[in-house]
Amino acid sequence: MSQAEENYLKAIYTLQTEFGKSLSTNIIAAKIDTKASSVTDMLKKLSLKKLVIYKKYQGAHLTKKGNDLAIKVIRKHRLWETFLVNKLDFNWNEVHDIAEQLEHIKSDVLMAKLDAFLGHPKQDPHGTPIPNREGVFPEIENDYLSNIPTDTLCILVGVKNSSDVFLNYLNSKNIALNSTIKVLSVEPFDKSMLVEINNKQLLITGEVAINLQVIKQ
Amino acid sequence: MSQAEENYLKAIYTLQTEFGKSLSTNIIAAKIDTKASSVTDMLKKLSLKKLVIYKKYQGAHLTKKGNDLAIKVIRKHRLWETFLVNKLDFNWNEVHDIAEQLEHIKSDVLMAKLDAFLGHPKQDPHGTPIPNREGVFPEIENDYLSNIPTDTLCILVGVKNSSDVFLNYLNSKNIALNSTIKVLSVEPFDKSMLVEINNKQLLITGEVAINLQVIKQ
DNA sequence: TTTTATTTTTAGATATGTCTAAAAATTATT
DNA sequence: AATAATTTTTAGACATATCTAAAAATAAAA
Ligand SMILES: [Mn+2]
Ligand SMILES: [Mn+2]
Ligand SMILES: [Mn+2]
Ligand SMILES: [Mn+2]
Repeated sequence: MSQAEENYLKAIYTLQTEFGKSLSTNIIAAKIDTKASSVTDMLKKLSLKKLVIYKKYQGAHLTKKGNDLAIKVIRKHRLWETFLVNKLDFNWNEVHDIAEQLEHIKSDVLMAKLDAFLGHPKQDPHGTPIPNREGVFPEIENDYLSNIPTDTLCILVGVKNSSDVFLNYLNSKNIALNSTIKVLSVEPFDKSMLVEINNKQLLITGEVAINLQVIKQ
Repeated sequence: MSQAEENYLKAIYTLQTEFGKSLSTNIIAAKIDTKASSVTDMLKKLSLKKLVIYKKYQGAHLTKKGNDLAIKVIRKHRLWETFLVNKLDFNWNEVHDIAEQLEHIKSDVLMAKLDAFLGHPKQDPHGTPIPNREGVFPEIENDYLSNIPTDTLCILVGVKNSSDVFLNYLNSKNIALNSTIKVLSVEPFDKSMLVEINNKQLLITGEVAINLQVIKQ
């Protein structure tokens, strides 16, 4: 498995959970930031290796084997991100690109030992679930701040959106993992919220609230 | 810098310290386990990038720039090996191949943080010196067991030879880093030694003794 | 249901890194 | 100094992964 092949499998996996079964070359190309013709070439190769089902002009989707491999790469990516934040003191918005490289290191023993070293984490630094060695994702209650009633104390355990622009917004407001959040009031008109974070009041939009994953205290 | 280029620079660096200035394509090919014709191609490319001085039929050697880059890759390799042994509980004979991959991860911040996390180690798990961020190798006293007088307690801090076959020999005799060693007697004829390691007597050849790096207690 | 627009695939090119076999240069031997 | 042996380079090929531009297929519009 080359790095390029692994990146394709990961992209197809992610797009499948978003758009369902069959993916067009254009959608994959957009995700990987390449050209549709390159995607066609790669889909032929992955098809020969029985990692995707691909028929001309009909799009592609992962086989069981391709799915398993994609999940394995995703597991590696998230374990490395966890290592970078929890052990090396990186900020949560600095780790994605490095993990994008580290996810391609080939050694099952390494990942087993890293997993143990990290204490078998169930979520990466963005709160996203980490599949176990068998490829099974842990069940994580998805409680979002937008659903929390007023005056309930809760703790930030993840973000639905882990884009750089959103993480930077959170950083600028000193909102971090494990921040304590209390909803003070909700504006019915647009679902914007007045919340208390780190003993300071802050107004956030509904769009922000639906992207903050929390657990009640 | 591609992985292939980095591996070439590292190989040329190591060979230079062993054989001096100018290296033949054959010697490099043997080190990297490739063909001389491939080496010729790569030397041309590295020469264009001003990383090596290369003249047809005259061999090659590193420029300052090439030397610095080689040392940087070596630093990464040894820091990762240290991480694998000290943090992930790998055995010292299991880490080389994984480090061979990890050394190509591109991120200066990552290496700075890993270095700090490991406590700025001066030696890798085989006792080999780790250059600092400026590429300077720490001075390490090279006392070998072969030079230690009888009845002197010392501690194993490194091996001159870190090949798999030697490390496996040491493992089989329960000789590990930080083992306490006392020379009981030396046979003048062949420099073989009777030593006490971990409260057990053991006969080792002179060849073994000159490969064990120790400090007196 | 034709025509038009869009998507997808093919054809051909480029870049990297490797190989084999033949040619050229260097080194060693008579 | 000429010949032989060895080393090194070149020529040409292959595999991977990407691109542009043209052709083919599909989807949308008239
Ligand atoms: Mn990520
Ligand atoms: Mn990647
Ligand atoms: Mn090593
Ligand atoms: Mn390497």
